[in-house]
Amino acid sequence: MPDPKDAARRQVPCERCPLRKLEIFRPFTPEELAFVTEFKTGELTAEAGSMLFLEGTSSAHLYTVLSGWAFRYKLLPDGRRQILNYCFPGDFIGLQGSVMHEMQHSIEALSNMVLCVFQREGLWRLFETHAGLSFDVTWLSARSEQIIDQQLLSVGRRSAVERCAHLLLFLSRRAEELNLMGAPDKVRIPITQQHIADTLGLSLVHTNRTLGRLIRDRVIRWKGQEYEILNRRRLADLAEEEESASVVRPLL
Amino acid sequence: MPDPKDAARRQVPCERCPLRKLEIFRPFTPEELAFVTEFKTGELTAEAGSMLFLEGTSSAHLYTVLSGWAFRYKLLPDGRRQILNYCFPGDFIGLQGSVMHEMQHSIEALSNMVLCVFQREGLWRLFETHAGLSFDVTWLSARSEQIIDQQLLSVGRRSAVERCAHLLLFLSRRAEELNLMGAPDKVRIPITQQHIADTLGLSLVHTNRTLGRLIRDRVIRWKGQEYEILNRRRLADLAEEEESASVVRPLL
DNA sequence: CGCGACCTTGAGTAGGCTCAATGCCGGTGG
DNA sequence: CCACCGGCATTGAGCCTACTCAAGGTCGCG
Repeated sequence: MPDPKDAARRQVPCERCPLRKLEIFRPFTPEELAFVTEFKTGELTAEAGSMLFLEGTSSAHLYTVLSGWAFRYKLLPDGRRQILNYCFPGDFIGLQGSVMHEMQHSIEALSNMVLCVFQREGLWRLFETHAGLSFDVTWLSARSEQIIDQQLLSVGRRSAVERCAHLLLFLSRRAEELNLMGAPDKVRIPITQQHIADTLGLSLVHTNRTLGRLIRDRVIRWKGQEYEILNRRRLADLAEEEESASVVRPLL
Repeated sequence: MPDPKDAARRQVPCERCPLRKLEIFRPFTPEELAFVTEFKTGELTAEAGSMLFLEGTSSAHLYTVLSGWAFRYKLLPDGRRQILNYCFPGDFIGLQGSVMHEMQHSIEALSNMVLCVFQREGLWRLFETHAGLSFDVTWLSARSEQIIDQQLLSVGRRSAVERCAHLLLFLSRRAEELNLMGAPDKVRIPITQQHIADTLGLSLVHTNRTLGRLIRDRVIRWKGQEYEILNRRRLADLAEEEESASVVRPLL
């Protein structure tokens, strides 16, 4: 007979996690799955706009995004904001806080979210007992660094159009991997042009004009918090980049 | 009687590694030290200007910098370059290549260097047998991500002067931790203004003018490949940042 | 002495910024 | 039902930061 307390604590059992069915995530052994299930201590629902982590604080938790979106950012003392990355379902967040003393960045929910909760101390047991999963954690960390490397290249060396094109492609690729596309090439992500501006190191006005040009040229369409890629080829040309293939990854 | 072959293969035994004496590195247990000694399979000397890693290739090796400097960068198809980070003694490099299929960035030596060589496969045994060291590897990866986060903030949201100030402080702080300062506040690193420009996402000319202003205002001095901080306080103000303390870290 | 690597400076331009106003739309309260 | 408001997108105007092109200058080295 299922304990209702337990049901409240763990609505989605790991073995039946809907994310795990996606091709993009590597299969886990039953043993690994059992450990992760044990490692997970509950779920957290967060409202759009709420803070998951705050720069300068330290958190007792680690999360895996089950559903919804968030973004990771840093602020300058005078309020200028730089968005570092976006968090999609399957992303493992908060590692920095568990490994260092304090978070050096904040994370804010873009939409309502559900997250799997892990205890910071549990991470140590993971390392002691599961070499494979430890390697996965390292893998995820390296992967996330790779993504910021790309961002830095973009912000440092690409023009405004190139940056926009690159970001739109990047987001659509990530959404695609997770089957989050509304229709083919239609990406629904609750971000505003202000988010794009703060991601690309541009002003809001200039971002708007740059996107405006892409819209007039029928490369993309933009409505509200959703955009659609009309001419992916052209967008890729503008981005000055070679498409990189999706990589199968672990899911904790 | 020492085997000369062995001596050639391993000039600096890990127990007597000069870096390990520095306060900045956490003490290792004799057991850990033994493993690392075993893990290390040789040394590599590299000439200034030579490539340690090349984007798009995969390497069988991992390195720890013993002496000298390098920088990690990415190129756009048309040749624009973005420097992502600098590698100092004690830095563990090449993890991305070992963990992913291919390197997504290149690394070039700034000076003559000596590096400890580890085998890529050895990393797996490290994870299987040494939870503490595995955690260290993850720690280093998270740390390195933190540093790029800062860079991205800088390049995306700071003005040219702020960026210069921030970078100069960052480099001097790192040099200081490692006792690499020539004299107090005198930093000797073999980088050109072109490197600084490519790090900060600025043009060479504008970098030169911005540094020129700092020099005229007697905030720094610049000669050849060496600069000196004359007014650290002012530089910190310009950088719009709170000084962050050095953190003790592992050394593999 | 000449060459290459790097730093410096001038002049003109442009990409991106700020300030400011307007438009649009959905939600809310009278 | 309508007026109002807040959040977001859009547009215009003028400015300035940072870029490009182009010449020199300096220094160390063969």
